[in-house]
Amino acid sequence: MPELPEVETVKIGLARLLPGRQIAEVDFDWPKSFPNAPADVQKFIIKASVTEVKRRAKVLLIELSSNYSLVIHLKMTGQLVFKGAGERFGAGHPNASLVGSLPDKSTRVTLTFTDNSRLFFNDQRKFGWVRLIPTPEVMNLDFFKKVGPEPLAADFGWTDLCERLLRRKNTSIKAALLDQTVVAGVGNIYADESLWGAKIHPSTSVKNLSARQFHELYDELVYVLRLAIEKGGSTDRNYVDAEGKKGSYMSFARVFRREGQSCPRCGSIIEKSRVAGRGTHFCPLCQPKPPL
DNA sequence: CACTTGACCTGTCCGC
DNA sequence: TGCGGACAGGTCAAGT
Repeated sequence: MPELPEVETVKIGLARLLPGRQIAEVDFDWPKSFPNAPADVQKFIIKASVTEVKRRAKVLLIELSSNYSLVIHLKMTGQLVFKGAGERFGAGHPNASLVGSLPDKSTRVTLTFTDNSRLFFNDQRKFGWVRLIPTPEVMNLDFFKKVGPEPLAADFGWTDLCERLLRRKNTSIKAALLDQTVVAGVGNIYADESLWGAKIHPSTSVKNLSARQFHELYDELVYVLRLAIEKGGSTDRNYVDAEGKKGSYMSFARVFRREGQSCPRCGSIIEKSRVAGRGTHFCPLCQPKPPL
């Protein structure tokens, strides 16, 4: 479930914790989680130091002094959790919330630094990965060549969102928002939340939206993404930040996972259906179903 | 080309 | 209580 706000929260944590640390050792137990040649790992990771941590779309970039980067996608259940030397996240620790003692059975990759601190890549469902790529070539990866602009960038306005969504004019607005080539970083949670804010039914065809609706959708999308970053992201079940802490946006969510509860705007009962192959939450009164 | 569906995985939850 | 199956959802490959 990590979407833009969750990955941004992890990035903020790692950017504070990692730069300057030198890697001593790498371990992994699932090759698909770490699809890199052993010789490259030996040459470009071991003894390299972290220089910078960045995010683009839902992808984390850990830049190394070797001029290589660790490119990390958390997909649905990935976590990146840092532990200082000797630090534990077991019961009683102030950060104990979801993460217990590490490594655990979901730990796929472990970076051990020369000061004995560690970075754990945990991934229950094994969809995520950590790839080693030469830093100058990272943005040449197919994903980065196709991915859309950052929605929170200063130069990204509502007309830009409108123009890009209209490239998918024959599909539903929900499918278009989830399309990473339209705009980067939006997933199921913030798609549903922003559509509720803009009072647009998720299955509305993009071509039937008015300029006013595009403008409201832009405002709501930016609002929920910023609020979620401020709240440390959404923890539904798995997500934690770089220190193992949960995010609190879910307690602010207005439709996501609130089916059967009342709409905070009009009191109607929130419904859940399937749009664009995803569980989709909406208010039947505030977000009226579009004509077929 | 535009768009939709299935595969990748494991843990949880629901009904029988 | 145990067990099978549906479900969770980011992305890419394959299908319509």
